[in-house]
Amino acid sequence: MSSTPPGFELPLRLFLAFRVLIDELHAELGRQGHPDIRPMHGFVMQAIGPDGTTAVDLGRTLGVTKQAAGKTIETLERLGYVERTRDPADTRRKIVRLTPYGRDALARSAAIFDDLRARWAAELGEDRLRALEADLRKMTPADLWRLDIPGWFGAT
Amino acid sequence: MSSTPPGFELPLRLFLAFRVLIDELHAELGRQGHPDIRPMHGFVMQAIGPDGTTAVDLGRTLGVTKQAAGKTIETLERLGYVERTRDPADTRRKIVRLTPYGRDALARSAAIFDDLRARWAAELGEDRLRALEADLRKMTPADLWRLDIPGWFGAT
DNA sequence: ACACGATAGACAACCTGGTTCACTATCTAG
DNA sequence: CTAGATAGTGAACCAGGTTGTCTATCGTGT
Repeated sequence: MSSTPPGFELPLRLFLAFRVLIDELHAELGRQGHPDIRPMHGFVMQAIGPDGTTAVDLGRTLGVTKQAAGKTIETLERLGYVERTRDPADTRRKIVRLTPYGRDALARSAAIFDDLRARWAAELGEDRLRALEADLRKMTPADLWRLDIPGWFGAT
Repeated sequence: MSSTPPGFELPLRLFLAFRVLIDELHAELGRQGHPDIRPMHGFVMQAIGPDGTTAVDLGRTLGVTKQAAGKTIETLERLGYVERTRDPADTRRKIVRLTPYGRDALARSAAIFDDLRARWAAELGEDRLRALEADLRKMTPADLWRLDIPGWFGAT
């Protein structure tokens, strides 16, 4: 009976939901000793991973140029989240690794995200939430990391 | 039996789903004579609405400063999507209105979004999609337009 | 009637995060 | 051992956001 919602509501709600989660994450991260971290940084650190990476590689992972990746790394380095060391096996390369502070931020982010998911589960019911996740998984690419988050909005 | 997914998957999937929809929208818009439109522009035009608005008001709606709104309007004006006219009743104000070209873009966007939603419904089932929309509605603020999309990623 | 506060718009300087182009240093294969 | 590919960096530029300042106009209270 009820008419179908206008198509434009869906993307908006998806974005709003994303935003709500990210905003709550960062509010909580701020309280837990990471006030300077920005939404992007968490994704970038997640993309760097436990073993480290290089600027070129990070750029490839995130879908941005190596220069953009380099700038972001610089910012993260200034904030103390990552450190760069020369690769002894190839002195052109600089390995970017998370510092303990960076790993702390990542661990806290994971915990907070789990907590937020639990709150959603409490609100919607675990089964509904699982259905939601399953549906989203069905409609999105498998590769979680090709977010192209940095700058995708200005994409040509 | 199956363990709960890690909390960080949810926001990522939400964002990815949003991105998928927006990317498909713009691919299709490009094919339909609007190659220069950017993701943000659609939201801004939607926010301008059929009756027009002013820079200050648009800024309020979108949650950005009037200067930022002004810049965006300028871009949209340059692209031919909006036009500005002095308000005869208050010569300080400039009314921003969609041009026929802008209205065309908006109408096409709405149609494409409806089509995309229909594709999701075909894939997931109308009832599952409705449940998804209902759940998202429950977890997001009522005000659809306070997206703060422009620049929220760089938010302090 | 008019002065004063509030409002609309515009301009400048600056920030972030992206882009392209150009360059150096180093590695690797023929 | 040279030629080409690759890693990192720097510079110039762009979009879109911010704050601060300025002018023009409106509207209200005395």
